[in-house]
Amino acid sequence: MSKEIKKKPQLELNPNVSVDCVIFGFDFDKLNVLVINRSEKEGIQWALPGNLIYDAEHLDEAANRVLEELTGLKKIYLEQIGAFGDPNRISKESDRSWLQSIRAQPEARVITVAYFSLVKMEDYQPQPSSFATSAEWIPVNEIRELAFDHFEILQAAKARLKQMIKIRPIGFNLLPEKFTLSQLHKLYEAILDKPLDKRNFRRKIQKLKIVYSLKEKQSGVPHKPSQLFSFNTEHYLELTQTGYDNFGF
Amino acid sequence: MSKEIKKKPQLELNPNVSVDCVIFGFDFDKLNVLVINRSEKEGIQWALPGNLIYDAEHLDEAANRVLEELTGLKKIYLEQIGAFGDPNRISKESDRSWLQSIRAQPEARVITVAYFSLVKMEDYQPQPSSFATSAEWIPVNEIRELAFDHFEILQAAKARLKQMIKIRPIGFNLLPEKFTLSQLHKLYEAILDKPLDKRNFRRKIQKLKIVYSLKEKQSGVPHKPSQLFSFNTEHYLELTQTGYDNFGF
DNA sequence: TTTGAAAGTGTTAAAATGACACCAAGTAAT
DNA sequence: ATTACTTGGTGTCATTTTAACACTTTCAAA
Repeated sequence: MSKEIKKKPQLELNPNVSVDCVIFGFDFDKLNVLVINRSEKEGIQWALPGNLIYDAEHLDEAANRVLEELTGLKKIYLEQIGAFGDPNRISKESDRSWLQSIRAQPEARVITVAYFSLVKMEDYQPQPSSFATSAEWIPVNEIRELAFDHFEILQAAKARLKQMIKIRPIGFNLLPEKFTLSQLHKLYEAILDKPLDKRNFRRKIQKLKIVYSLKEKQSGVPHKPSQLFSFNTEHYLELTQTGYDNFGF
Repeated sequence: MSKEIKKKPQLELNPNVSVDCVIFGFDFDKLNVLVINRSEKEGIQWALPGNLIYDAEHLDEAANRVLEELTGLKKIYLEQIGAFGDPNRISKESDRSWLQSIRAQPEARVITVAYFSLVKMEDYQPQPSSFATSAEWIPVNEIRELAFDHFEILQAAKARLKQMIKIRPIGFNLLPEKFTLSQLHKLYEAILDKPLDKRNFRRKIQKLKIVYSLKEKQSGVPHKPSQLFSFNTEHYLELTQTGYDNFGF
């Protein structure tokens, strides 16, 4: 806040292009999305965190910036979903006034480039940010409506994540360093939105060798403590380098 | 050409957003891409067909429009790849002057939304278009360089097509109404960029029931004439409705 | 000590995959 | 008419992958 402007040569906002982020988190039970609250008088209206980009900014940088501004998280898994640009997307009156409040020209045609990212929920406990009244984790499946075309973007993000996890083991970005196979199992079920047989799942994961078992076990649970595992980065890199592209879920 | 301007209320070009199309065609041997020629004095510089969008236009509409302006083809298979927007993408001097010639502000930061589309080459024989000196089909694998960031876009398009064809039988958009299994086979090999066993390929295709055999055969070929097939649209729709998402190539 | 709750483990039948080689049917050349 | 050439078309088998399925273990709490 107290910093000088002009870290970068051109700090011109581009009024036509924004980025929006679909930030997924996993609470060991279901997928959640980070949304910001515009707190209209008439009810609550949620939106995806996003903002206009600077003229001199790469799109990916802009997405990282927005994410960091909101959550303080850097260098996390972030992937482009695509561009969305219905010229009539700013349909509701509330959308218009909201845009005005964050210095965008409400009349301008804005296309938005959507990203999705996967974060460890433990790494971010929402706090009100600079321009959003509040940010909150909401279970994906409870969301029925969002501002602008954000609901459409969310659907696309879910579909993309589902597709992606069949191809690359990106789910680990949603889990802590140490996790149990049951947690991983639930995560896959949540993303793929279908039950997976426990034994078949475990067999498949083990055969892929993308996790390795730690010497440590869970403790303090009122049932048999489970083995802890970590993600095997090296083997993952091998796989992706050989063009491996199917995890068969 | 002789039509009145103003079919749509606002015909303002948006100087910040363009669409570029990667148009694939198949010559029964390899994949080709439609490129336009900027015919600089110093050598030839190819680019992907693209243009700025209108303010009042959906992105998908813009892509369709650009495609139709260039090829006259309507309602063909078209899918978004994503947004590309290195602020420094207009690096070469030749790029700058080219942009000037098509009424874009060369200094403006442009992000471009890339699409790929699949067309039957027989349906389009390139002719010089309004602003391009010429358009040409070029084998994908012979392309080493393109204007702006178009080469990067092409790579992304190839990767996306490869990924997509494993999930949906979109290859049929590249073939004529009637085709042989060998042609389909070659098409899959070209897209996946690896050899596929003939018998295994045929078995898989037949089991999917996405083609049906016509009563007709090839004629005029200096070898055993092959059975002709057509794409089974109905069965394809069934598959996609049931969420089927793996063709297992 | 009992109860509850999640962890962990193996087999089998069915389906999918990958590797592999020969004959058939046409045209063109002699 | 025969031959050569070219591409079309076909089946089997061994291996791997998948999907379905149930019971015992281990801990904390009552």
